[in-house]
Amino acid sequence: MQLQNVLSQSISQALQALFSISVDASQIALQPTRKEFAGTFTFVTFPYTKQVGKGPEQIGQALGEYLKENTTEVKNFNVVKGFLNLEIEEKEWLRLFRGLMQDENYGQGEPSGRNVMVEYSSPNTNKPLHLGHLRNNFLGYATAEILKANGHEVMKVNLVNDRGIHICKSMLAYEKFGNGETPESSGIKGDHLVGKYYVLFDKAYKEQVEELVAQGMDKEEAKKKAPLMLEAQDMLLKWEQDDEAVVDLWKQMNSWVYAGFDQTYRNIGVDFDKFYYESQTYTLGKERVEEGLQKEVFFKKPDGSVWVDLTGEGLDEKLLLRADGTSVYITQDLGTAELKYNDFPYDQSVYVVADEQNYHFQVLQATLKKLGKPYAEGIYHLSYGMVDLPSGKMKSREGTVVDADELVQEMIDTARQQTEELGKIEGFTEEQAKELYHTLAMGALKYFLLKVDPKKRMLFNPQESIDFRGNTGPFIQYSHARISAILRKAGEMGITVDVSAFDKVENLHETEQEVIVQLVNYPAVVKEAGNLFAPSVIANYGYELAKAYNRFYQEVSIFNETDEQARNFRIALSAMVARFIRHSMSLLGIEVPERM
RNA sequence: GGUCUCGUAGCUCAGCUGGAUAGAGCAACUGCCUUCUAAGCAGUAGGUCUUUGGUUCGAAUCCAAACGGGAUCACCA
Repeated sequence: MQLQNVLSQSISQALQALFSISVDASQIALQPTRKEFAGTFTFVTFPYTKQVGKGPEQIGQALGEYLKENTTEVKNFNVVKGFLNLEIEEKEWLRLFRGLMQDENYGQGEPSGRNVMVEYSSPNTNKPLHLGHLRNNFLGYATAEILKANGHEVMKVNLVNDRGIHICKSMLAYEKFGNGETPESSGIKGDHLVGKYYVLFDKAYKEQVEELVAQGMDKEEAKKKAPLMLEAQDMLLKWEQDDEAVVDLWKQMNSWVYAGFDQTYRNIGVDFDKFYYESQTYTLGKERVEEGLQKEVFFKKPDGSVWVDLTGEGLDEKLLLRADGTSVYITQDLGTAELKYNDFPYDQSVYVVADEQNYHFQVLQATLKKLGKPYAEGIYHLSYGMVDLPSGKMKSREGTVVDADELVQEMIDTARQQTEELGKIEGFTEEQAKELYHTLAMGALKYFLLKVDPKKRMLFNPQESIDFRGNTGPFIQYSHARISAILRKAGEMGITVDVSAFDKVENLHETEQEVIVQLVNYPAVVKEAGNLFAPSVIANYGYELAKAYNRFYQEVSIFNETDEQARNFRIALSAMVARFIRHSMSLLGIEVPERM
């Protein structure tokens, strides 16, 4: 049983025995004791003063004495105002530590029998990934890993937005200005090459609009009448009619983009179990719309467009299909939802999508409920805040977008520079050094983007993101590298530690106990992170654990310890911290080096 | 304008279902490498938790309003 549960139960019994009031153990909450007081757990007595008819301090005192007497785990107590602080026997901490040392799966939840799908990344095929996508990718990957650690069966999917007018824009620009350029001929990565033409389109299009305005045309009209826009729309129509030339070009350019994305995904260490393509799901969406019409939960307006009335749900009417029968954004989502559920009958379907689409997902879920779909209930929009720059919002049109590939490369350069400055690569081969820079760069970047609560909008400060000190990924990685050095040395000395190697240890240094408290708490942290879909909870834990260990490392010597048992225990403690750092960071997609 | 969301140290962020004197990191200042990696550790300074009411033994946390950011309310995706 968990230590907290033991204590809750004891307190429940004590309340009964001392004051004849019955409070269920599950109702008794313990909180961590503040640093300035002795103890690990604190019980607040204020809520019971009325029932008991005594002052908070009296109650605390009486409870404390009872617990010290009757509960073996309780070593001592102190009462400050209405707060009963409980100190736990060192033997108990050691017992718990031995327990987790022997449990290979400590932190891994029991199989839950639940299927959870996580959709993330979901890029457009007309431009390369940027900083915002990185937050999405890291969040999606980490959330999926955390859900696995909670015992769920998880499927990661990527819904690629590969159709629509925006794709046609880059295709058109390529046709006009491309001169047959390819990634091979130009040496430009596929997604960047296509993105280049998307930008070119926008530039040329703007010039046309300005020209028309200069000729006296209204700006709104000019935007619609600009020849390039008309051509793009024409191309979309041809695409939908399966025009061979257009479809061939589309396939070719998309294949370049996919090659580029694939490279980026591998570089940043994210993966997917399955890809969906909107070009393949939007027709299914139309079937769902038809179904809704038949069930009379959707309706047709006189012009032939199809709508759903969600005013009863506190939302508005929403268009599902245009009068000309072509689909809109939500149409394909209706189809994709069904397809997903057929592929993987899920209990929950998580969509990692920015919070600008909050309304969209309310509409999607409400619409599927109207259709009576059993899977509507399981839809969960993991809504995350946008990433801002010190200069403000990222705007592709103003060229303030931070490109993902460039950013990663800059991080790698920084890692190399800092490592070289500190002279930390003695004995590294060129290959090992390169690997280390990548590990550090990705650790810094991922940690920086994941440590903030996903729901919150966040600021990406380039200066801070490349800092490897303080609350950062490399700080945690460094702690792991230092432990690795200790374990290497222990290995060289022929020391192997199992639980019997320190069975005579009875006393703990304060910092040792703090480390154990952190270790013991890990499963609860994994659970909380899973329940909240919040990788930030894991990130904060990793930081706290590393900090607790570094304090220990500073204050307690391992190899100068003359008591062999104590030395063995400290090596074992270090090994466990390394294991938990490795595990928790792996949930975030962060690797930890042996040396740095 | 309707709906949603955020407002904590100079900056970036923690603060779990209400609990003690609100915590970290960065930036500033001071110590600690002849000892297991100083990418570390310890310390100093820094706060009217936007404001005002309410709920209660107790509010950064819950409720309401105001002020200030942001998102959304597209036959864009």
